[in-house]
Amino acid sequence: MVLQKRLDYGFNGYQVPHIPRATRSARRRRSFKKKHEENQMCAFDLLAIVAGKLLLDKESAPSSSNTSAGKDQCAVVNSAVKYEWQDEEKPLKVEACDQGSAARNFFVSDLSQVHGQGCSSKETLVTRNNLNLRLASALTKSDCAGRSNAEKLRNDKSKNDIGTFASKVEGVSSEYREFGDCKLEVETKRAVKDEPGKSGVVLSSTAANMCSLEDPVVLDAKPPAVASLDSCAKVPLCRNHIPNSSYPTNQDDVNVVSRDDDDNSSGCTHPITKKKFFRRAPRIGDRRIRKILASKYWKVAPKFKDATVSNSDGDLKPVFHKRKNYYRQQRSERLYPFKKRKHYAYSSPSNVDGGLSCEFVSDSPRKGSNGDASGSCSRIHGVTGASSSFVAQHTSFQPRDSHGMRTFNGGASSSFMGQRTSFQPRDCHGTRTFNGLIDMYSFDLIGEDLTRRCLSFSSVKLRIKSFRVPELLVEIPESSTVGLLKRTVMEAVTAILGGGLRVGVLLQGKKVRDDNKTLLQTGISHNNQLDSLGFCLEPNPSEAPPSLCPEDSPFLLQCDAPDPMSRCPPTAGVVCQGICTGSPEPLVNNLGNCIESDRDSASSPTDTSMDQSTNSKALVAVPAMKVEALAVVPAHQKSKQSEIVQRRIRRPFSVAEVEALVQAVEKLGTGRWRDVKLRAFDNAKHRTYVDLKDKWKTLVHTARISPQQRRGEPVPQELLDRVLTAHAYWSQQQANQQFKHQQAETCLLL
DNA sequence: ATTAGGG
DNA sequence: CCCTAAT
Repeated sequence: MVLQKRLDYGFNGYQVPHIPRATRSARRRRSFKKKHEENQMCAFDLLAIVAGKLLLDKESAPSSSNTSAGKDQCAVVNSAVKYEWQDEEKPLKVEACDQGSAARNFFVSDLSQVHGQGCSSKETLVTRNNLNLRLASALTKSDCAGRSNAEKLRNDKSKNDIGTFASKVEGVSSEYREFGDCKLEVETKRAVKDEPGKSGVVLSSTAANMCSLEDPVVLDAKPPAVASLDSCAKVPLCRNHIPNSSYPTNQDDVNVVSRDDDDNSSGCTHPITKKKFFRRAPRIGDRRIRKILASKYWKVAPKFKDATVSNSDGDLKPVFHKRKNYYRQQRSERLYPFKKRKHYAYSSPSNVDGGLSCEFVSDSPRKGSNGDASGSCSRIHGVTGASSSFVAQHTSFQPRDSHGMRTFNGGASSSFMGQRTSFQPRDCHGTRTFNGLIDMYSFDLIGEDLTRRCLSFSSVKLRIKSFRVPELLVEIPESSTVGLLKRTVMEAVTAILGGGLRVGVLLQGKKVRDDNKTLLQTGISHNNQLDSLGFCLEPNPSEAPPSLCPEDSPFLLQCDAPDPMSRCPPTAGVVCQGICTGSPEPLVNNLGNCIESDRDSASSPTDTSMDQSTNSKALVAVPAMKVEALAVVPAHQKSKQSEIVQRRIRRPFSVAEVEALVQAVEKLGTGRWRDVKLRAFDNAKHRTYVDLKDKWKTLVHTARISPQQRRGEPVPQELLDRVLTAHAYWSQQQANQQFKHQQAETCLLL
């Protein structure tokens, strides 16, 4: 949970669910922001967003390059984050640090992605303050204590130091956590040493966000002050802070947890919370919320309903008034999944059948110093159990004191990755080291199987567009119903797959091997992984010697699969990931398209692999995922809900293409882009008439600016001249046309 | 589905 | 390249 990174985000968080496609564009973000001025993003949002995607496990290795924005970086970020999340489960605590550095190039583009980009200067508190955010578990004693000061600090610019910021965020995150339905109560203890300034300030605005004006329940809540006091007082535990220590006193946590369980009913807040949640997310059964949290947050929330968010720059902006409810819902929706999701990242790599608990448990040993948590850990997995609580702690190898935190690019992530890579192969027991992880947190789940609850709550719909099933023979009478046909096919497919083949699931390019995990746990949810889920056919395990160690690293597996057909070529997976995306309603992209377009691109390095995957291997299906929260999502939100589409890859026009374009335009003129397309780019599937139009536009612009200002592959001046000429000519033509029209009209009128 | 324009 | 509005 110590991953840190600097987040640059330029949009307002609440829209996350259906953020515009072009989020990566700075301009877009800006415009987006403009449109949603009222929804200033606050730390909370950031968290939510980050958290949302953190779960994603991107395959790519960390890259330190800042200049080339792109998937790589994005992936990097994600993977970094992922660690944090998975281990943490849902715990967000964001800590800020002023340590500088490489991590400055990240921004969250949408719920599902954290992108790294070349130093864009987004405006945000985070960025401005040059802060690194760190997600960690939250809720410490100090938080509670500091809560009363929240208001005071909230508007105090001078207090906008790291510590304060962290505190704020922390408060928010807590709130958030509370807010989420998955009642993962999180009691956290921060092993990280406290920053002096971090006396726990709550960013009230967040709270506001969560409360729906319309929600009577909330309104009825008691005054925040009281509530907070209350909660504070009740917070029994004193989580010790174990600064660098490898592990905290678990017992405290554990006890706390259990205590909470016992007390669950006593909290005054529960009714409220529950009510709220139920309304939107009925699926959660008997959720019991930690009294502390509940009271703390829910009660506090109302007070700040209309509070403002304090931006880093000191700006106070009104927060969410209008869409509160909406956002809240969305958020809760969106966040819900990952809150419950655990160890997703690890799961795929580790292949631990044991599940979450195993990972955690094994984790401790490795640390050596902290072995205690295990007891609770096992239970965690117990998501299955009626009530589980667990405490996980991570030791930090990292000199936190001196650095405060690691920077994403620097030590932190790299070391992380390195470590991961290195130990995986040998670590068959799921032992993992969490580098620099420290926080300890405990949460308890009460009620039914968490997983089940999750699933019942929202579903994941996949649409596999091109999945080739070798030798699928179906025989069915003409009189059969379609339904029967479907079933028959289903059976046939099942039979085949169940026999000699097996389906492999790729997530973010990584194989997901733990069949026991839920989709949610794995990271396949409507909130995430919309664009990185893939399937592949692999040989039946019986035919392929199973690895002795069920937990062997995914890397190994991927690379060592005995059967050539056993898996998608890594590249293919990646490609799919990058190009194909799941789209909500209709599937926008499919493998076919990917391939198609990819081939069109002369320089595509992946052509080969793609060919293989499609032809010889007959597999790799890139499904579209659309998910809607079942009962919770209002109909009108549906369409937007999963609208996370990946931007097309950039394909600069080659000189030849420009040539063709110019020629076509010279002939056809501007304004007939469809014809231009047909004439000159009919076979270039990836060039749409809009692209051509755009290209022409840029060509004209390029031709007008000085050569020094031009970028990219230089276009011969001769062509540019022709562009200008043609443009002038056709512009004139157009003008003439208009003139004539006008004349005609006037004539008619007269 | 196209076109035109702004981003 | 994306997104929208207007055709």
